[in-house]
Amino acid sequence: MPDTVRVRFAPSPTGHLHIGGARTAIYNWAFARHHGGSFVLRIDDTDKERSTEENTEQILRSLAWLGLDWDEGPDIGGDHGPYRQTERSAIYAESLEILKSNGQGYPCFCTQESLERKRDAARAAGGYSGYDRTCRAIPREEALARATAGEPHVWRVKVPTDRDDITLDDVIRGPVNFPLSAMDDFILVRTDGSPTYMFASVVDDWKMGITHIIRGDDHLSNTPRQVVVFEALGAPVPAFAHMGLIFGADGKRLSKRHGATSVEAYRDMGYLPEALLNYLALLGWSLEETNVFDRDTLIAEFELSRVSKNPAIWDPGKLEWMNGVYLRDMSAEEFIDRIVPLLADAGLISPAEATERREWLLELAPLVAERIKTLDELVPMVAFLFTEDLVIDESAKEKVLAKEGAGRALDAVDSVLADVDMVPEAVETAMRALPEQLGLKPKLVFQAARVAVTGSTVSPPLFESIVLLGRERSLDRLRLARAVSAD
RNA sequence: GGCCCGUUCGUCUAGCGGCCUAGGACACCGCCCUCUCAAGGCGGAGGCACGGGUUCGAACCCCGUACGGGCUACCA
Repeated sequence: MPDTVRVRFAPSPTGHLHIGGARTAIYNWAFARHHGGSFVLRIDDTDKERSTEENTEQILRSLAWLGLDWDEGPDIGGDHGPYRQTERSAIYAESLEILKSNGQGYPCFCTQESLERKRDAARAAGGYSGYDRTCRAIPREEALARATAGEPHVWRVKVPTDRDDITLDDVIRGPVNFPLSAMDDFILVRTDGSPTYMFASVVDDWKMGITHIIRGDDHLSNTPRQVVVFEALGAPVPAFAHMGLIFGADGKRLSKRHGATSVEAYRDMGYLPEALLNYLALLGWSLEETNVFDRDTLIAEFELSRVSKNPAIWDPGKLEWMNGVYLRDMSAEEFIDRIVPLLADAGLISPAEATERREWLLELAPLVAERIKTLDELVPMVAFLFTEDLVIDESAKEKVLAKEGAGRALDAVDSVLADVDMVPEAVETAMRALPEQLGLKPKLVFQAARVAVTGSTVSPPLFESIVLLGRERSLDRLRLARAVSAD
């Protein structure tokens, strides 16, 4: 592989960064980094109606959040700019000039209405194989003269007639053959002078020196058309690599019906960028030994030959598991840095307090990191440690505090906590002696204490929780719970 | 309709003619651990879409069929 690899990711800013697009970006990025090449970001904003600047910015933010970086792009510039298609009109115009002078393009004066009529008639008759090339027959001088005179026209490409097919050697799929008989002289430039995607995209890839086009399968059928344009322009044809798409559980293209589809949405749901990146990378690419790998490994090991051709189905469950893996593997320090903003947003602790109580948070971190799969679950799980007026879950009251013996258990825990050393080991030792003394089941004693102290039957480990809460508050809670418990 | 692509456990995949009585991961089920919930450990169930070839031998190669997907726009 040459060390001059240049790849690009060219999203349309018509919405948020879709997870499918994100994966395409990741593969391009990983490929570029693996080969020491350049990763170029280009904004395909030719759909003026739906493209917005906010979307562009959001997409850039999402890519950066995922940990991707680019060597050239709309925000940082580069030697092949501009990086927004709407700013490249002059370049498309120049390219059209090439086609005019080398005769590979020709103006077509057919009206949309007449084209539609012909198409409908042909379809009704059984087979439509595209534009019938009426205007290709117009003598060149006449055609150019009419165009210059201002007669409305589009520009079409002359699909080669001296050859039967185009074979493309897809890096992922191998050789794919397309008969040229099925290809018509498609439009490159619209009546209003704007380039179609088929033209703009090829011109950009050429002018930006793109060596490998890595993208979704949905572009495979269009690739021979692009090859025709590259050749018409006299431009080198880049290598193509088409990967399978990502679908929803029903096998249909991923859409809103399948739940969250944007990178942003997953960020907001408490997913870590490294987990999303890892999971996305795994959707269509694999490493033999492991499912979990970091950025550097992805870069070091990424190969297009290991990208699969089949479509993949988006599995939120596996993503969740992956997120849990990352959460658990994180150092306590890092975990705290990630959660403090969330705790602050929830009004549980201020950043200043967090700094002050760093030691305390360090003890808390491993307890919860192991129990949550997404950052979203954090606040509900630890809220009891921060609130002044704990509300005990109703069903917990019924299931635990209403049980016979619960009250006695709480009294006993109360007296134990009154003067035990406030370290988990001591609290545990003291409390473990209780069930036997009271003649109660351990479960009842511990659950009663848990409900009293945390307000719920589910919580971080009890002894640690008590220590984190502190003696006074624990005792207060035991007494409040005692008031609503059975004997 | 035409052209193109795809098809290994429910899901992501390993496999690139003998190492496969098909391996791993998620999910699922059971057991263990256990103060709850997790995490963890152990075990289980579960798949080469179908039919023909080629070959001493096929998940791997070829051809059909079925199913899924894509393209076929003055969309991208």
